[in-house]
Amino acid sequence: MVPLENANRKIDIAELKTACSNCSLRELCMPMGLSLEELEQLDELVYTRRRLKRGESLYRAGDPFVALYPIRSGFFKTRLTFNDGRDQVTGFYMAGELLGMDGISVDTHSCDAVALEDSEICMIPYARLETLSQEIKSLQRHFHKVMSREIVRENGVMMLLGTMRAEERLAAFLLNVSQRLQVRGYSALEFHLRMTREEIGSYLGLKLETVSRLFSRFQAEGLIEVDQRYVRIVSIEGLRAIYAHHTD
Amino acid sequence: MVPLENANRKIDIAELKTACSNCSLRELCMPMGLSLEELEQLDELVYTRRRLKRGESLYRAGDPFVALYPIRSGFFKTRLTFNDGRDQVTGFYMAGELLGMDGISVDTHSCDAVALEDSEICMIPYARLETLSQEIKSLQRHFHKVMSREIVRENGVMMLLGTMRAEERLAAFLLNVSQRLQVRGYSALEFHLRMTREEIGSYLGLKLETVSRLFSRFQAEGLIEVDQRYVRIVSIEGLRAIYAHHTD
DNA sequence: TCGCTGCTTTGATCTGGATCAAACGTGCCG
DNA sequence: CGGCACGTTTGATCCAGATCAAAGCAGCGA
Repeated sequence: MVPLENANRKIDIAELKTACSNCSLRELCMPMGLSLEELEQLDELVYTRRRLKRGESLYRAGDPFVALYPIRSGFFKTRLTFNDGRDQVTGFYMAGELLGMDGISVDTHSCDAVALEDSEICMIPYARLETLSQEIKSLQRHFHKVMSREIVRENGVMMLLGTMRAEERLAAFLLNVSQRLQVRGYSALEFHLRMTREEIGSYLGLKLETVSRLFSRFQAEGLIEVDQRYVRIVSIEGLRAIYAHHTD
Repeated sequence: MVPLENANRKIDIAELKTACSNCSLRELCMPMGLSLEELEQLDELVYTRRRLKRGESLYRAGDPFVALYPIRSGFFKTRLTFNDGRDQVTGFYMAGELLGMDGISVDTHSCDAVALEDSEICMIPYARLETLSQEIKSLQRHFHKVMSREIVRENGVMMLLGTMRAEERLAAFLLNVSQRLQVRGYSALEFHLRMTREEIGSYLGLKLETVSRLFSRFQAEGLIEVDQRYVRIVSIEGLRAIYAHHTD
């Protein structure tokens, strides 16, 4: 907004890189097929960046809702905590995915978002998103799709928690992580998990011991190789068979 | 749009009743504090109505997504079906609530919406909602809130399925139904359930026998009175205690 | 190097809810 | 009215996953 001086040129170039129009994750985050003009407008969307250390919270239940947070790099979990202290992991989120949509409904966040590794997020003030998506139709539609996708994802988790057996849940989880890493250009068959057995268990509605036993069993059955948080998928068809065939 | 002839006046009056601006559910469905002009615009939103008999599907998984459906009257469940035939009820919806948001993400519905009693829904073509919410900011915001609320609701169900005991689940369910009926002007303490034990069980991740046993037990403990689908809540504090105190 | 600390693995046992089974409404249709 | 189709209740038994318990292991700071 402030006119730039030549002396700042170097810094400007650095800042350009942090704009949506130049971001390598744009295709994950933002709608495709925008005009040049719209791309420029887009860069007004992201107000600022923020780095978080592992363990830090981006927001907590009860915090006022002001912004949405696309993940620039790193890994997060969202977590719902009950009065009595029991809690549940409600999602794992990686680069390009959007955090904070739970806050829109009552202008207050209803869960915590916690970094599981050092991470960086962009901050999109919600008011700005509202304004801009009134001007750029494809942005509005994209945002609706992102919210809807979250609804569909949660539907899938409900299915998982409500009707699937423990082994099916873990297979589904591994396949899901694998697929999302692949989309991001990482290996689909070999990766480091960012979360503990307990966090996986919480997400899947299982106890950490059960998760651990399942990892061991999958390894013994030749489906995967595990070493702590390192996982290599040996037989993705095997995992799919467990996941898909549910019955028997 | 077409200028009205006097001869049609009678019909117009009848139709007026079906417009949002005159609908008794508007406060549940639509944003508050609209201007007169905006209210008129709103009436362009609802394209048509549709009646469904008990058991009929409003849409099914795989159907192309074209519209959202606020429930005018009646009661619905949404249901996710797996390849192998296993299915899970993912939600129960009553008058004023919005069906169909799962379809936005990939322009195809991902679950079935089934009427559990004779019902009537409004049809909001999604394209029209998009256009109108670009003009009426409060409509846009309202729609975002409705989607966000759905995300938060599903978060709660994940918590329920992932960490709560059977009795806590049923207590949570009864309290939820009670509260939603109350908002709609019905008794909070006495109501007919529209769904079978099996459907309740599916939603709560329990078997129908377990649900039935819990109803019997709650009755024996003086928390409720049950007769088939009729329920009277005798001790709402008792239910809250079961729901809230989780521990011990 | 040692010794915490936090995470994971593995074994033994227990139990809440599932499963199997049978009887009991209730309501609709011929 | 009888009888069939659903849904519900209740009892008996079973088992997947929880719980309890105890080692094992990796990383880190002193």
